[in-house]
Amino acid sequence: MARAVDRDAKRLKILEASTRRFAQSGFDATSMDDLALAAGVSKGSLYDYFRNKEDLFYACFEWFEAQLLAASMARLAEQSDAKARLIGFADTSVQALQENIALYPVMLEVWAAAAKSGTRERFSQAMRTLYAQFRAQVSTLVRSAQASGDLKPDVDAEALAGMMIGAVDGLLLQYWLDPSFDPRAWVKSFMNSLFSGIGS
Amino acid sequence: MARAVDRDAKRLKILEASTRRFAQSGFDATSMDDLALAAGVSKGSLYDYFRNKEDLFYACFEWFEAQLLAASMARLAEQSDAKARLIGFADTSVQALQENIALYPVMLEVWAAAAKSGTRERFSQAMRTLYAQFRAQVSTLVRSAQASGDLKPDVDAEALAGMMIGAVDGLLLQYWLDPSFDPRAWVKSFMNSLFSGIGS
Amino acid sequence: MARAVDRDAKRLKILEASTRRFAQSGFDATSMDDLALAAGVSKGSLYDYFRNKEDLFYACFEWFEAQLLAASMARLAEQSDAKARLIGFADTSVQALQENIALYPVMLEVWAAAAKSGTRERFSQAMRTLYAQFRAQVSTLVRSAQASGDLKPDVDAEALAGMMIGAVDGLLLQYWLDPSFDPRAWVKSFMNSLFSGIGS
Amino acid sequence: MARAVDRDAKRLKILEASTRRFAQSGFDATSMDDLALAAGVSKGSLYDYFRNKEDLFYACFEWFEAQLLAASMARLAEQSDAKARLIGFADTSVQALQENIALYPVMLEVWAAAAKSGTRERFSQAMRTLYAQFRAQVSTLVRSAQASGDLKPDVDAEALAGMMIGAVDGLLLQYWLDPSFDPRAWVKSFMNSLFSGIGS
DNA sequence: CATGAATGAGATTTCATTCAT
DNA sequence: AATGAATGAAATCTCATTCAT
Repeated sequence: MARAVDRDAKRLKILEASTRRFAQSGFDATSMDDLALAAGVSKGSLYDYFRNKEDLFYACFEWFEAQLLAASMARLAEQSDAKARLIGFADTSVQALQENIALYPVMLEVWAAAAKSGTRERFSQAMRTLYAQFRAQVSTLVRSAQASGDLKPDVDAEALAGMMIGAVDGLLLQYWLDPSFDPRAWVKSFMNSLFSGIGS
Repeated sequence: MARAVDRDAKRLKILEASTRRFAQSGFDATSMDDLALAAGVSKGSLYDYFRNKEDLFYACFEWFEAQLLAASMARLAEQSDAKARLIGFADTSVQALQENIALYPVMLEVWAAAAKSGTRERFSQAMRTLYAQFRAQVSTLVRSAQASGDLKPDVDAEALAGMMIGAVDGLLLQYWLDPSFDPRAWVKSFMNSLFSGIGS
Repeated sequence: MARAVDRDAKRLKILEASTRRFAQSGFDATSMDDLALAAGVSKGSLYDYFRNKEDLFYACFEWFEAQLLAASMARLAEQSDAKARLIGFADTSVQALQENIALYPVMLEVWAAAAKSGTRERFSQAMRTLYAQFRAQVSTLVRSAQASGDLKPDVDAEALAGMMIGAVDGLLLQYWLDPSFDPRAWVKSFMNSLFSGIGS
Repeated sequence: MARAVDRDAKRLKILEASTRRFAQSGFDATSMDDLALAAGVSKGSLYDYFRNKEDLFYACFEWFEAQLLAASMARLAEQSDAKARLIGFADTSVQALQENIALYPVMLEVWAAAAKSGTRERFSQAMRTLYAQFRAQVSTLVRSAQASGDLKPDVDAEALAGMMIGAVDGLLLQYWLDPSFDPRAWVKSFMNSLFSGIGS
């Protein structure tokens, strides 16, 4: 037997360190040397666990995304009434990202990667799928709330889902740029407005 | 005089071509050679008009942003009632970007640049200012509508402005990823919901 | 005892697989990983049987050469007249290599290794010895044929031996490059011409 | 206008230096740094003149080959009687290579490259063409000599051409390995034997 | 003014070899 | 005796920037 290693543990160590470094300096400005140093492994090991730099970055994204997703989705299933579940979803999404705000730039890098010619397909596909999943979850919730009479029947569920998710996304960007305001308060206030209407 | 006009025209030619190339391949994957070729000028000329690659990119962003801004803000000042002006703002913003969707990736690159350690200060500052301007415009509009009784007085104007702008931003990202849906329809539907409330 | 047999068998397994891989991709483009995989042993085992990559390659060459040599020399010793033995030597040399044409590139790699600064001494020495042996064998045969009156006495035995061996060598290279022609037919035709003269 | 350079002169400077280095250390053991240093240009310039290392090596081969070819072919056309022309061809080929023996290893490297998986197609094609050209020249000469009655009519012209070329090739390899003998003397002696026959 | 040849630091990636298990 | 994880030196190639012409 060769050196016995917990491959999963080592992989995770690389992933955590790399995500941190990618978030700090971006994909291109972070070298494999940086990553190896930050993870406390040799450059060669990086290639033992990930085929190349892009794959490593993609894995960082997947890892980070999985954590956020789990948190965001949790509340959707947990509460009973539709209003609470929708508000809970928005609030938890914001909260989850707020707690990991230092890693948020990874998402910005992923968006950029989805635009870059070399990496377009892979990353835009991943994002497309991610948003589609979110919209499906939220719009399903909206429709069932309409069925049970909790939400107005003439509301376009797809549009509402897309806009709600977009609002949370856009809010986080603003918060990341300027952490002086309280995004969860904004979400709560906004969701209440949305339910009762802002028109007098 | 004629010289100055020539310089401006050449600068604009560089700017347009560069914005297109940056949008196609991203900042790092676009070389100065690419840009010179695309603009039909020599590499040396690029440095005649812009101090370095980052400056050129920043100028592209400023140029693109100015175009969008002009379109987006236009309706805010239009003479009409608060509801129409708010909806008009959202709609025009979406429309402006939709018409220039090929250049949208430049915004994604700017967000990424705002996160990268080397370029953070400059780009995050620019974005921060941009969003603050938008929020100020919208929240002012909201408050005056509240004063005139068109909007409920207990709505948090800052939160509403931030969330509305975020929603438009987030929607565009989704649309860029998947151009199969109609973002302006979503915006209209959503804004109506927001005014009248979605709760039954 | 059994152990020793095992070791020899394993060594041979490594040698066969490595020769095949070296022939396919060349010395530099074949990694120790490739070789271990192809031989069905671990990378560590390779170093158990051979000091390093160069030693392993040299052993492959020796092994391959020994096989060819045995076949080529066989006929030289056969009981028959000088003409038949010379033709037989040329024919068998060609035949032996033709049967192992897939491994022929190993010889090309050896020639290249004999030129490279790092490996020059060892490989050029080996080739020098090999050709000297061949020439000695053939020229001895020529001289004895001259003594017995089968060959003209004024022929330079060394030159004839060198050229004959060179001709076979050069022919094989051409055949390897373009397997569409019949090298044994060429050899036979040529040897006959050589004996009876091509001048009218 | 940018720096005015004689591109052809610089290209040739790179070619000469590179051929020398490739001959000394082989393709793989010669780094682009080595080549730049030897040619007295920067590494970047190498890529200005040649797309990559393989292209540079191929160009070295072409350049070296062109020189040899010119010398070898010259005599084929120059002499009047067939015997003199055939002998002259063989002699000049040997002489040309003997004068450039320090660069001869480049040919060995090319043969190896023709076997290596990555570069096989390109280099084996080049060699195949080269040998086919040589054979065509020589066999044409042989056939015309047969027509004019200078050579026996029953000699297989193709086989004779292939073997003669092979003999020169193989001789040079032996000479390169062991420069203690006189290859031109061997060629002359051998060609005479070939014309008059070695059988008594 | 404009050009584009030249530079060389620095990027990603490979791989022979070692050695803990 | 056998394994294969780990290492890090060294390779090829790119590209922002400069500056002679």
